[in-house]
Amino acid sequence: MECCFLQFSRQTTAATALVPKLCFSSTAAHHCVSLPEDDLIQPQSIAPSSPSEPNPTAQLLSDCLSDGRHSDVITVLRRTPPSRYLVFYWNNLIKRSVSFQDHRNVFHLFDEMRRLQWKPDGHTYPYVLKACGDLTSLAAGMSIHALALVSGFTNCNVFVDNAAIAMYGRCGAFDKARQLFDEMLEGGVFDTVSWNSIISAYVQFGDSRKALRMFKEMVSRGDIGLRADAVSLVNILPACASLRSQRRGAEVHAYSVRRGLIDDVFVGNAVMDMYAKCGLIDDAKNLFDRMEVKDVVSWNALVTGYSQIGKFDDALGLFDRMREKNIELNVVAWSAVIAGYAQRGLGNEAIDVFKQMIVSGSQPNAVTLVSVLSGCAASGASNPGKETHCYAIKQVLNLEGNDPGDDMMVINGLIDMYAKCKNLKVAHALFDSIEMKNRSVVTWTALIGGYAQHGEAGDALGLFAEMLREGCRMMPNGFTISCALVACARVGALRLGREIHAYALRNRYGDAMIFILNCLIDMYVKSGDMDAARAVFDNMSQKNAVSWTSMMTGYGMHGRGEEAVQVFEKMRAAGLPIDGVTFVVLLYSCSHSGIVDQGISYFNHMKDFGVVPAAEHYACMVDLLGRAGRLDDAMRLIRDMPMQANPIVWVSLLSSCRLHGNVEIGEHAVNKLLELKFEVDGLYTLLSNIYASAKQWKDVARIRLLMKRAGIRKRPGCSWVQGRHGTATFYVGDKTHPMTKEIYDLLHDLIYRAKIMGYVPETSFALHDVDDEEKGDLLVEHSEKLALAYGILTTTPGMPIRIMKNLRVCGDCHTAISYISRMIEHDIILRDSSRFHHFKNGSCSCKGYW
DNA sequence: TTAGGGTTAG
Repeated sequence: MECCFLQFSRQTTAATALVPKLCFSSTAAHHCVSLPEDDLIQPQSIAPSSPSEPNPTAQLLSDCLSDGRHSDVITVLRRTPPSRYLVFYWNNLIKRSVSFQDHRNVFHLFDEMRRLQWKPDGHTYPYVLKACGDLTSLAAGMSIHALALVSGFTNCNVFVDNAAIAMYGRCGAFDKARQLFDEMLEGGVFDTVSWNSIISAYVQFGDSRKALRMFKEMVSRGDIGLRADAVSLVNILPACASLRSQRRGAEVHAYSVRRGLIDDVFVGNAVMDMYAKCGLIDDAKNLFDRMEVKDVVSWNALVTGYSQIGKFDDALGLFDRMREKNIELNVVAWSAVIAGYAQRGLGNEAIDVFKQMIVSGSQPNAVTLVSVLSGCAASGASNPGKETHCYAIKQVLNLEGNDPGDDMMVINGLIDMYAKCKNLKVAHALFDSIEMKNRSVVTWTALIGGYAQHGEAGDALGLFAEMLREGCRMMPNGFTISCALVACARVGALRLGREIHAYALRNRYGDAMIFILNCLIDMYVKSGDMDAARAVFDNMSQKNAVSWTSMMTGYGMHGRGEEAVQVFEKMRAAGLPIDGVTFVVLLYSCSHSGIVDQGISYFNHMKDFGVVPAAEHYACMVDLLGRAGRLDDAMRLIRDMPMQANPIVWVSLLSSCRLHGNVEIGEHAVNKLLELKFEVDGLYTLLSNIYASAKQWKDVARIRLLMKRAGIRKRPGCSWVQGRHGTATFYVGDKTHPMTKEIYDLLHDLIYRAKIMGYVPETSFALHDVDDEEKGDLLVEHSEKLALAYGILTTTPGMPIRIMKNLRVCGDCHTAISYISRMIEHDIILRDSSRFHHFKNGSCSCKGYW
């Protein structure tokens, strides 16, 4: 199997349960527990066992410690009878393991001292609790805290209680943290660290407002000797940043100046970061310039700040200055620059910087890889993506001590990269290799989004349904809903789209709602329900340029060009940003409704909006002129293009040639496409259509032979329709449906009646060099006609029949369906690969522009 | 106690 080497056998490192048997992994250290400094004082000086005679064991242990002979310390302790004066040495070893993030050893030592009947003291518990917090193991933390309580360390030992608050905060047991804090306040035994711990818990919990209220209360309690310290400020500043509250952030800055804490490089960095995140990059830069002591974090914070507000050139300039000044370029600086490129879709540049980073000897980590992968995904760079995957397996993933969350992010980045590079097989294999419980909403969404964009939309919707079946364990978020709607839009799954619409309204998605509503407009537009699209648009409390452009696309696709132009004019009047995409949609709308002169005028005035016409705008214009039969003007425009005409331009010209039966220009376009080595699906079919329209049967045969020799097969036409019993799909001449007999009988009857009304089969579309009567029969079997007959048989009278086709609708089918629309009580809404056709009472909304 | 990262729309 192609992707065997990608099958991961992942061992989850979860902190499972109770002390003493734990399965460990380390996490980055973020804690605000302060540990008793006096633990460093030799025990003899606290309470010598016998002040006049030095304790020889203590002396031995002290010597071992100062010589760094830690294993000897353990050996001695094991042979020494428990003594409360010598617990210091156990604590020292435990403290050392905590600082090295060696949690396994922390618990091992703690268990061992207890097994040997030593009594942990008020210094032991804070360290062990900190280890539990680092592990975010609530079960372990609660056991240790319970042990501390039964051993008498409660509400009387501020160190133990502070450590327990921090531990509960880090483990997400927020209520427990708060309860303990309140008990400390009631008992009057607390200090600055207690407040810092609970505030930090609020910040970690994401409740910035409560954190700020607590901080305010803390600084107002100077009467009881309470004062905020540097740690308090560094804790609270990210909360200001996350609320984007410049005012509160500036207040904290002012407080830090008043208290003389701003010269602390940690505080300075945090203030700078706050300003950058609040969008006040100049204030951040001013502070940076004034800071007498800067460290690598200061530089990195500014590089990141510039990168994230779009001033990426400034970020790069600063990065170069770091290089010149020989400031350590650590993994954060490199990753920030790589992410900056990736976010701008500059994947190759991101990959280059990643290579430089490796050469420089700086060790990439999970964050770096996620950034590089995002760059590879953005530019569809599949080979560098695979190389990064190999690098990840060899150097980053599944290492001892890795945060499993970080590893998962890399895997999610890999899934996204493979999906965006259209390699859905590998993306899915990676997805399958992750245990269900380890898949996050991002994992699901990355794959669903991949299928929705580059794979089978049906697979995307199948996965979405599977995710919903997972129940409350796996709730889709705004991203997931958007991806599912993209998939619905692709296949015109109106019924499911409506259900997702209802689902989105039932579940509040907050800020993501504008995204979802825009996707809904697009879904309704592409499923042929313009009224529903308009209703969503009208009811939006907030609209952005995408909402307006989506409506415009809708009107354009449905042949309502005048309304599309009106939307554009309203957008313009409302001062919404008009960009290249807006113009593509506007010109497309004009083209599909035959609004030629106004379209040309808009094209000529694009520069007034600050938009430089790109190749895709020229393609729209070629389409517009070509559809209107002005093929020579289209050719002139291509000749005068300031850039090389890309394949889309030539395909537009070719389509117009088919419409107007122009063999000469059509051949020219095909030659240009072949020169560009462009493998357009249906290129030869289009050319043979042109020959067929001109009745040049020899050329038709020549092309057919050419296709046969080259092994090119015409993509089969396929139509689908949502009947009462679900979606039915039909191919040309399809006789597999259980209702085949009824479908063909009805179709023959309709064609017979249409002929009486004046319908003459347009046999050139049959593309077979057979006599006309036989061709007429072949036309009957086209997939769109079969889908229509099925639609009539299974749709309630009066209800519209919605048909989708993967290719452009055939000209004969278009005529036949127009006639049929006079005989039946349904509106017929047909979506082909190019636009919508609304058939009613014998005419079509496209007015011949298709 | 500070800096970096993954999934969505025209």
